[in-house]
Amino acid sequence: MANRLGTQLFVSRLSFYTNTQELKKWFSPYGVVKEARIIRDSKTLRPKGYAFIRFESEVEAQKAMKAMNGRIVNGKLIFVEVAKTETPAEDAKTTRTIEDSPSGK
DNA sequence: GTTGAGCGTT
Repeated sequence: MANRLGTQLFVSRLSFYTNTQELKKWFSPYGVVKEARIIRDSKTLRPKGYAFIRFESEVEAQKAMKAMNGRIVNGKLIFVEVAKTETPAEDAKTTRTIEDSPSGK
């Protein structure tokens, strides 16, 4: 293993008017969004203001992170960062990207 | 046009 970057992005300070569809719309051009999840409260069902974006590859996740980090969405500044507590690699085939990149042979 | 640091819901 080389870089444990993670294919999931953590988006914070999101506007309460933003939905998962909009998130995918904002992150789709930078990579294939496998899943977009907005965190809500278990009781009030109100949006906590942050969400997780999962990409199919790490390179796309970082590209989208640098592209959407500190960007204005729905009139609100958002912060994009790699998720700390990401789900373990379920598919080692989809986690191959930078470390599995052909550097020579 | 809900409250604004954070790492998790259907």
